[in-house]
Amino acid sequence: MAQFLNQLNDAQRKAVEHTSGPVMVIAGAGSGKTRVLTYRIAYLLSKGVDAFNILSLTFTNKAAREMKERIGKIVGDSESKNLWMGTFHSVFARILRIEAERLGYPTNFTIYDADDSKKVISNIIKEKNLDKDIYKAKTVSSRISSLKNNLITPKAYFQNGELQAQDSAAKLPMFGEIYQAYTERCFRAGAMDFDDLLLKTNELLYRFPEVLAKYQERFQYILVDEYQDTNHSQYLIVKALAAKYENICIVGDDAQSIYAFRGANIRNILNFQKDYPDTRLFKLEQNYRSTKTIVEAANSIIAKNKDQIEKNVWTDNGNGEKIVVHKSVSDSDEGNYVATNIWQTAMNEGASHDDFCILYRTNAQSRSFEDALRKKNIPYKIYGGLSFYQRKEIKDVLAYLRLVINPNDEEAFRRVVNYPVRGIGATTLAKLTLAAEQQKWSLWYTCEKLNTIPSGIGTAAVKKLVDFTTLINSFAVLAKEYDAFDMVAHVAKSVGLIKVLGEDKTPEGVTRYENVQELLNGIKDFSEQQKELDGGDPSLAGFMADVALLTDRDNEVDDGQPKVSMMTIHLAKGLEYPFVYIVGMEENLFPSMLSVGSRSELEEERRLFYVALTRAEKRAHLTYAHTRYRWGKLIDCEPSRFVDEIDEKFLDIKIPEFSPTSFSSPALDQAFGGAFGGGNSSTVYRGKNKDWGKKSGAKSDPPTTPTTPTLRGKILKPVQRAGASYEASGDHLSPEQLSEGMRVVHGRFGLGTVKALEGEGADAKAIITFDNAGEKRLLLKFAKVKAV
DNA sequence: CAACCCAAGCTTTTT
DNA sequence: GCTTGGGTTG
Repeated sequence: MAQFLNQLNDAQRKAVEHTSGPVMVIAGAGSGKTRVLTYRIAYLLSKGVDAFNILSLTFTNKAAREMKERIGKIVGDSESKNLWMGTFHSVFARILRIEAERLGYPTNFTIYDADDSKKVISNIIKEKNLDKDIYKAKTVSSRISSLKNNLITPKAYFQNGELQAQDSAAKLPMFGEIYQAYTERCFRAGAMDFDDLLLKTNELLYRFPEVLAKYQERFQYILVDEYQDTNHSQYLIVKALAAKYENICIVGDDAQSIYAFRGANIRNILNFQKDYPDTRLFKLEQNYRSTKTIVEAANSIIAKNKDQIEKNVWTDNGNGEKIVVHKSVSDSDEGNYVATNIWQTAMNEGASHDDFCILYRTNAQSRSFEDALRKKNIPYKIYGGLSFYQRKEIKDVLAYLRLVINPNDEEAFRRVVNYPVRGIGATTLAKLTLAAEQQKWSLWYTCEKLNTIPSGIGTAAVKKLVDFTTLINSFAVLAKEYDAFDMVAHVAKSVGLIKVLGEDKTPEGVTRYENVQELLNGIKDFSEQQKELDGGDPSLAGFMADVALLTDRDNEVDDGQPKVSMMTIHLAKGLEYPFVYIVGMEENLFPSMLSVGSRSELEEERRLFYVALTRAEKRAHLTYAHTRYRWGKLIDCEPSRFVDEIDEKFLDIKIPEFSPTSFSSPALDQAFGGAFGGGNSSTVYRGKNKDWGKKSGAKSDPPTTPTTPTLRGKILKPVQRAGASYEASGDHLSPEQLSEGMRVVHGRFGLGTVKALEGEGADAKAIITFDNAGEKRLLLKFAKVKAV
């Protein structure tokens, strides 16, 4: 342990070693925050704290997994695997499944994603005969979300005249009724939405003191990462759990709080010391990531914000290069500039494509960069956008599985009851919904009891419904024996999904088919991985337990080819790249049009810019375009105020080949003024731009070829699994063929060295230290290990 | 009840 | 510019 502590600077080391009582670590960008968290946990373990007593909450599952691996490398896998580590949502979903019955929920409760929630709300609005243009599902759903995040149940809502007055004033007097109906419907369906996972955890902890006591005792040491992005509901959970031992360590950076829009409360971190007067505060101020130029430029940006914890981020690194500011005539020109610059940098400086990242404010901006990079044959990877799990074809397959696990799941029922078509149409469904509503039953239970109540559904339709429930029931029986993969393969085939999807030969249809294959591959991986690992759960229930909380980032597969990364700034939190391009630096885009109206929202945008800039290690580019396609229309743009806010001494403003003089921006006018004669109102563009002529010439943009949808679909497809096939098995080594010290390769974990062998026959296991995945104990009956 | 066509709305970020 | 969902027609 001592050798690890020596790797830390003074502040880091103190933050690691001060293990008891409340601790707040304010960690500037690039200051080694993850290292502190990792070592702190390793240090706790080395001091004899039981891993089972440590709860560590992270912002993403991926962060949790990586941290666990690092800790495993220090203290050994067998210890680190007992840590409770994950996002708020995943950790408390686990606990809620254990305690579900107390709250009247089934252990296998479904987790509704945002899409499911909105559909339930839409249905309610329809059933209540409300005008869907006034009661917009999106508005209602975000209102419900914000109430839930503040622990305001429908009951509390109806006791609060002020809230009701707000909704009446917003012309939504029936909001409360919708909220109440939504809550009841979810409960009857045995479903929780994302916000429920936190709300119900609070309910559990506050209503059942013995449960609270149990988890207070279990989680004697609590660590929360990215504390600046916690919401009120999360704050209360942490507060309750930490109340007994107060061994709570929160890590965060108020300057990087970027999730207020979804309920995160920056006050949580600003007020931490008031909540815990004994707090020891440690500031990590030395930046190890970026050049002086970048660090100081970033400081100059964030200094414009009023509300913050005082700190001084500095670095020992060299000055580095100035931040390049580049103006383009159009969005496609911006794409070409960035692609060309990447190509040149890779060529001239020997940089890998992995070293580049393009950051934008909105996902919609990715297109011009995709096109430009593709033209230059530069491999790239887009993060975010429509997630794999949100795709219709994937949700359809998952809906069957959800129904098998929890037949009361209303949204799953609606999705697949007539897909593939089995003659259960809108009329039948409307009657069924009405009957269910009258009885206060779930749709499923209503189906099962149809002969006992008047429903108005004809005998032919009743039979079809009964056939459907029989089918699902037959799956449920099999699910008790079969693993997740066998189940999904059986279900997808026997309901005819594979057939229906295979029949669609359009490019989109083929992509859908491939996506479903991809899902099957993923589930196969899951089943095998769980079988290989000691104490794994390869069942369908095991898979479904956390599939709703998975994001694309969680099962990224690296095919080894270096790629340029493209993502929104929000997604880039915690990442770093030598070369960063922050694009679309324009008013109404960044800062967003919807944020310029209030000081607090504008400050959040500024923090977002701070986050973006501090991702860069060596060199940062800021680019903006003079015109851009938005909502299918060509619009004029102005440079972002954020560019002006950076002290000019940090900037290298490139004079472009052509300068639209209608631009106005003090710093830029100054820079360009001399070269182009200042306030000339001419709109003539100079230089020899081929693209410009094309663009302005109406719609002669290079036409998208018919192959584009397929290509795009493939590239967007987040789960990349080169050459994987769920039928392929390959020769794997038998236990006799393995020996200690042997170099082997595993399909998932990659290269590794056999550390030890144990057990015989069907129980034979190998302990293998993988180069990248750490140490794993694999059951050789299932594990596919090949010799190198 | 299904297939097809057209219109609206979207583009601020997501566990 | 694209997707989704609703409405209309067969």
